[in-house]
Amino acid sequence: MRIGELSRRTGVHERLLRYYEQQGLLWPERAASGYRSYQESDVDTVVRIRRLLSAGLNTETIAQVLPCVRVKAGNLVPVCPEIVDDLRHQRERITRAIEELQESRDLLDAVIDAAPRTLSSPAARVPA
Amino acid sequence: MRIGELSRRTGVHERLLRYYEQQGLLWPERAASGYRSYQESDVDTVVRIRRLLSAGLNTETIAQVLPCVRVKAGNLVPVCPEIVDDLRHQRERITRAIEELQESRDLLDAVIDAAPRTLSSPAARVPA
DNA sequence: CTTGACTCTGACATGGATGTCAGAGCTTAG
DNA sequence: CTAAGCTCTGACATCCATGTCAGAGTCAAG
Repeated sequence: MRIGELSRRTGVHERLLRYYEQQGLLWPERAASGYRSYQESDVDTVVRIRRLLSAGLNTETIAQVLPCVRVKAGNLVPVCPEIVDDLRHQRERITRAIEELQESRDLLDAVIDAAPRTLSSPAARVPA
Repeated sequence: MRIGELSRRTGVHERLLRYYEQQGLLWPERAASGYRSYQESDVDTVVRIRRLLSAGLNTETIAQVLPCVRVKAGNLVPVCPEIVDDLRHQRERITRAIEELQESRDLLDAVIDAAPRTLSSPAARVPA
């Protein structure tokens, strides 16, 4: 597929798809015309890129990580063991942030529960 | 305490402490001189801010989340019912942030697991 | 009081991700 | 073939978190 379709299907601006390519995150084929030609699997890849970016990883890190992710989707493993420690570190960062947010949410729940229940929507709040 | 000490104790550049204040993340008292005067609890707050930032949240999101955390430091909460709906929205925001981070973490896990286990610290990663 | 350390505000700079536009070259329906 | 719509590259602009500096005021030890 061409860049327009990939953009539409992922909701990611074409500009960014080109940028990700420039950063080594995507390597679409090129038609004779010069047009980029993406695989079906790139839709997924782009979603992953966005997810990692929003978790605070930068494109350089993602570039190191992505081949591994790819591989998993496929099955063979050229792997990048030298960055695994780094990834574990990143994972911890994320975990700590999650815990932080969960604590905040619990606190918030306490406050909400302490309020007179008679008001507002009786909105079903599942006990987390 | 004044800004220098807070900076030293948190390892966060003074410039950033002022920036966080400007973004509504901190609201230190002011001495007659104009000097900022921070609470002991701000040390903790700053650590939290840094944690959330490094997980990819922006200052605006953190500003929405942080007041809930404050509540804990204070401990009592005079909740006026008209803000309860607001709190529920905050809760939803937090939940969404948590979910996104969890997805990102899952993705990292997939990558980490795909690497040969023989290397790096055998670090006990609990299955979430 | 003086001096050195600290703080204030405001401005300018940077790096990374992202937005936007211009001018030129493809593609494809009609 | 032609027009409308895509796509290409490259440049410039913006936002956000950060760094850095300058000039002026404050504090505290001697």
